[in-house]
Order: sequence, then C-alpha cells, then structure tokens
Amino acid sequence: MDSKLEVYIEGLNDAQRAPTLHKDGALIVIAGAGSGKTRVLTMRIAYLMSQGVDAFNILSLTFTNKAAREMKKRIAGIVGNNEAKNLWMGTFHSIFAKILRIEADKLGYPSNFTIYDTQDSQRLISAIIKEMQLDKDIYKYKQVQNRISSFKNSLITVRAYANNPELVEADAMAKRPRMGEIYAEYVDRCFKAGAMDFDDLLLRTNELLNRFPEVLNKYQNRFKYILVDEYQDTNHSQYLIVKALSDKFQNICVVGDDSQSIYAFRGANINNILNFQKDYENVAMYRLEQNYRSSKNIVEAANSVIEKNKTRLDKTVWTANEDGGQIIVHRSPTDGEEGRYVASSIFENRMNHQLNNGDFAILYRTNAQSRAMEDALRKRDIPYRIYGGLSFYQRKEIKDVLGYLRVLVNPKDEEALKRVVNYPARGIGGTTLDKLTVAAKHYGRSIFEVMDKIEQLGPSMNINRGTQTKLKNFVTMIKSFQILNEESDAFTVAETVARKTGLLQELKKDGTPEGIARIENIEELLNGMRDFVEEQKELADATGSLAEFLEDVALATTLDNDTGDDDRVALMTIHLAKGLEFPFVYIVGMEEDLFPSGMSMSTRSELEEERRLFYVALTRAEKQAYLTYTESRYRWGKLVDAEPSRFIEEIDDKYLDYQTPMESYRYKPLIDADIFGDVDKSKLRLKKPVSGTPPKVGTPTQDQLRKLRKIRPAAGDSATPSLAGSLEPGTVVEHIRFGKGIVAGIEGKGQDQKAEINFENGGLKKLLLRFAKLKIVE
DNA sequence: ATCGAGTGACTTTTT
DNA sequence: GTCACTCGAT
Repeated sequence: MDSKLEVYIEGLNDAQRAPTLHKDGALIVIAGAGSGKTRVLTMRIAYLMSQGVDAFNILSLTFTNKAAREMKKRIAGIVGNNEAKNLWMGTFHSIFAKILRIEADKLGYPSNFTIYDTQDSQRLISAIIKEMQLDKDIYKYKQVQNRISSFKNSLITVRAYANNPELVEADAMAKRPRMGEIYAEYVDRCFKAGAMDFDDLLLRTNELLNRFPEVLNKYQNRFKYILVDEYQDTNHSQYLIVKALSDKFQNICVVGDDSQSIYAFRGANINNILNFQKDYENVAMYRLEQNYRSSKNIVEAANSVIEKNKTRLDKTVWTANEDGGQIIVHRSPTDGEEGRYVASSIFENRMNHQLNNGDFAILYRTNAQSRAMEDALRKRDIPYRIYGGLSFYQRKEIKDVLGYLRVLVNPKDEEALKRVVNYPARGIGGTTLDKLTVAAKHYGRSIFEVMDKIEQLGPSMNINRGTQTKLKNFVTMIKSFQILNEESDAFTVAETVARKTGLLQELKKDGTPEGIARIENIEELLNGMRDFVEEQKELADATGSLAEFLEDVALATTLDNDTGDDDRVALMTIHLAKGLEFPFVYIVGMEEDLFPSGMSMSTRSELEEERRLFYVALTRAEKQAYLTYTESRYRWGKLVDAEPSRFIEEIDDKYLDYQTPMESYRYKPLIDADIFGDVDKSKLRLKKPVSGTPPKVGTPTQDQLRKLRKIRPAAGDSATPSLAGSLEPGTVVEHIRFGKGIVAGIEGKGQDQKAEINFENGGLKKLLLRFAKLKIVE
C-alpha cells in the first residue's frame, strides 16, 4: 500500500477503518451526522485503487456534483491525478446523462438530446392542457407535472398507467380523467423534441438496462465497484439502476443515514436503506456513531429530537467533543425583527470570537424567508450569499442566451424554440406559433422543420408573405450559428449568439440599472463558458462542446457554482445545507405551520420527515446553534400570527437557553398545574436514584448499545411487551432519557394507548406506550 | 402583433 | 409580495 494512504488510514478510527478496508461484497454504512462518512468513501476508493482496482471500474454516485469534485480532488491527492481522473463520479443525473448520450440511438434519441428543466416541463404541460382545451383550474400544471414526475420515479410508464385501474380511478376521482392522455402526450412531445426531463434521465436509463441485455452487461462489467452516497435519498428508479448495475459483482457499498432522509417529497424511498440487507447476500453492516463535528450539547439535543421518530434504524450518535454552549432560543415580534436580531448576533459573535463571515449560516425552511434576512444583513453591511432560490442559470437573460444555444444544438427542442423565436421581438407572435404547432403535429415534424420548409408549406397554413420571410430569416440565423458551432468552441458561439440575435442590444436599449445588471450577467455567463472551454481541454473524456456545456448547466446545483473564495454568511434552505457544516448556525422561522410546514403535518410520516429535517438543521452546527421564531410574520403579503414550533418543545430544556421567556407561548398543558392532585408529591422528589444518574445518551453503556443495535419494530408490530393496563395515574415510572416521572393520565387503548407523564427532567410528555421505554418504579 | 396594466393564485423542500 | 397569465389599447 502507498505509504501516504497508510498514514491516512491510520488516522481513521476503528469504526471508519473497517468499511474502508472491506474490499469485496455488499456493505452498508449507517453514518450518523458528522461521523466522517465522506472520509470513509474517499479512503475506500483510494484503498480500492491501491489494491489494483482500475479507476475505470469504479462508479461513485454522490448527491451533488460539488461533492464529487471535492472527493475526486482528495483522491487525486493520494493516488495521483492521472489515476483519479478516470473515476466515474457524480450525481445520478449527470452520470446517467453521460451514459444515455453514448447509448441514445438505441432508445431512438439523438445523442445531443436536450435536458428539460422543471420550468420547461411545466410550460410544455401548460401548453398541452391548453391544446386539449381542458380547464386549467382543474388541471393545474404544477400538480400535473408533479404527478407525472412521481409516475416516472416509480417506473410507471404511460402504458403501465393505463393498465393500472387504481391509478386511473384515483385521477378520475380527482376530476382529472384525462391525466393519462396528458401523460401520453407529454412523453410523446418530449421524445419528438429530443428532450429528456430530470426523471427521464433515470427512467430511460432503466429502460436502456432492461431492454438491452448487452448494454447492461457492458456496464455491469465496467462498474465492478459501485459506491452510493446519501443512499437514504434514492428513489425507486435510482434504486433499480443501482440494483441492476451491481447485480453481477455485488461489490456495492452504500452510505447513508436514515435520520437524514429528507427527500420523500420527490420520491425518495427510505425503505431503500432500511431494506438494503434483504437485497444482497451477506451484507456487512457498519455504523459510524462518533460525531466529530458538533459540541456535546448539540449532539445530545439533536438526539433528543430524532428520538421522537418511530421509523428509524437505531443508532446512538455520540461525541467526545466539549459540551459547548446551550442552544439559544430567541423570540422576535416580527420577521423583520428576527432578521435584525440574527444580523446583530452574527456581528457580535464575529467580533467576540474573531470569526469570519463564512463561519455563519442562516438556515430556513422556505426560500421566501430569505428576504427578511437579506435586508437585515445588508443594513449591517454583512456580506452574504444566497444559495438556491433563483439560481444564476435560471435568470431570464441567461435562459434566453441558453435558449438560443439549445436550439442550435437541437432544433427540435420545442421549449427553447418557443422561448427565443420572438425574443427580441421579430414579429413572430402567438398566432403564428399556434399555426406552426398545428402544422408540425399534422406532418409529424418539429416546429423548426416546418419553419425551414415554410415556402412550400406556408400557403396551406394561412401564413402571409411577410411572416414567412421573418421565419425564414430566423431559420437562416440559427443555421449560421450551427455552422459556426462546427468550427469554433462553445464560448465563441455563445458570444456571437449574444451579439447577433440582438439580445445584448435589447438590454442596452433598456438602459435601466436592471438592464445593465442583466448585461453583466450575460458577460458573466460568457466568462464562465470561456473557463469551461479551457478546463475541458485538459480532461480526458470531455470535448468542450456546447452540448456538454448545456448538460453541465442543466444539471448544476446552486452549490456547484460556489467558488467559496470570498468570505460571506451563507443563506440557504435546510435541504440545501445537508452535508455542510458551520461553526455558528441560525435556524430561523421556528414556527408551527412553517416548520413543520403546514403542508406536512397531516400524516405521521410527513411530520417525521419534517423532524428529520430539523435534525439535519441542528447537526449542521459545530459550536453554537440558534433557534429563532416570531410572534407574527408576513406571509402571502399579510401579517399573520405565529406560534413557536413544536420542535423547540421537543428538545430537552436542559440543552436550551431561552433568551426570551417562553411562558406565554408554551403550549398549554392539557392538565392543570396541580396534576399531582392527591398524589403524594414527595414521591416525585426521588429518593436516591437507584443507579446513579440516568445514563446519558451521549455515552451509551454497552448494554444500551446492544439494545440499540436492533432495528426497532415497525409500527403495528407488537413484539415489545406493552405496559398497557399496568399503568394508572399516579404510577411512578422511569424513562431512559427523561428520568423519573409520574403518570398524569392515560388515553386511548390498545396499540395507540398513550400516557401523559410528568418527568423531572423533561416536563410533561405524552408517550406511546407501545414504544416508550418505561420501567415501573412503584 | 405588441405591450402595459391588472388580476389571481400561490410557496414547502430540488436533481 | 411575486410570478404568470389575461385583456384591452395601440
């Protein structure tokens, strides 16, 4: 083994080293927050390569392209750049887009197919709904798009849908009987446009691997070792791809944390990780439980939160780090005040602890919350960067330039064509476009082809001479770009496009500060393309082509764009923050209806996902976490009352520092303060604790570890002996975390029986007896 | 065909 | 408060 690698591997702890050195077979690594899973993945790949595995035979799937790049860089540092550069590493979407381009012809796609982003998909669906003359209030394009997306993620094709009475019925019940037709038309239109949407990149990969055994065989042989990060967030489609590719060698390593599964809303299936052991033979399971990131207070507070979830693999994250400060809870009258508080707190902390702006992050549940924070930071002259929301590539002026580039690469790309055909205005309006669309459908050709043949087809389409000329000019312009693209690099083409189409002039004419900013944005895009071209020249399997650039753009995340070279406070949604860490973290908008989101409170599993999201948020913090909430906040342009989030209450008080008294906002106890009634209060003042202080979560005893290693019974499983019946008000019980307490009331029966217990450590809690680890003391 | 003002729905989270 | 879409005036 390389001595450099040896030193690195020496540096791992035992739990990390075991999966790193586990060469062949299937393994799953359950990695708690901050437990160094990226290190394990990186070292494992380096180790495989040191054992003679060719980089070409390793496939590593990550959650963001940025993560892939960073890992690749670290591996290059160990095994050398020449070796590392042959690794296949990236997101599911980008890796399989690459494969699909190679194999496109088998599926009847051009290899330069376009990737439709969500907006493209939604526009197309809107157009289809309109063409079918359906009521747009019933067929809401966003809902329809969502539904189609979930079909695709579950591998329900148009035909499978039609053959599934349950689904058809469900849509009929929802007053959308023609969903299937829309779905069929949408798929057909994408196909004819030579376009794939995000879900297609996975769905078509499945199709490819299923329909063409020789292709499957080829990639099975190629990817002898497969590694998947963030496995808890894979959807069914991704699961099947991994399963198919790893089937032959079964050298599959998945890493994840069920407690951090936060993408169920887009089809992620937590069962993928929960059932991994059933999917492969002789699965080795490893756990990383030591957290190196956060203070003990934060780790334990986060544990106390996630413990409330029923569906999870048991593990105990602990840390040897210092206690650290308590989590600070702060209430503000309005969202504006909240912003001001956060800004001045950042300012003070930065001074007092001599920190950089980059040491701070503000996390929120919804993008809309960023505004108040931005305003406050700007007033304080604190530099910040917003991640997510409208990304650079989604800005109008950028999409316009990209639209032209897309059309010239793939003239069948209908959405791009519709976008640019009349911008800047050149007299080709909606009416003409409608006629062209009808004709295109009639002849089974793309709109661009019809435009190209307008002289022959024009008369029968009722398009006048003037318009015909305009169309002809447009086609000629695009064709000239295509020729240029044959002989020049992507940057040159884009620059020419920006000038020749009149896009830049249009903005110059505008003259407003906004217009100037847009010109600057286009310049930034061009600079980016120049860099791209330079970069690609150095890479082995890249061509620096325009098509490649467009693919990168389509699949880029806002995080991917971060150069990270300037010192700014980070603002982002909690979803985006997954995998990141910051010394100081402010979680803002800790309010009912916002976090947990009002749309995710109706079912237990939704609420549990919100709780996992909160867990993710908390565990981003290294040194200090803040939770802020408001009494009222602007939503939908209106001031509405707010109530503190239940998640604050779920954290044990001993981890919290209420800067603002919570009293008046605390949930009213369901039972009066004198719940003890005629019970002897002295019972609560515990006579000497039986076995010292209750064991802490942070440092599990061997006995606890043994117990925790078992997967918890699923809901409905009654394997645990129930205490039902043996409890009554007044019974004194002991809980592993909350210590001693006294039963205040019992409600429900059977499976759902709950007890309300007043604990010395935790206050009033309602526990499901089926799951509560209670011991009757007396 | 084009542009502006006005209207209405809407926000969960993203590759 | 914001985006996307509609309608009426040019």
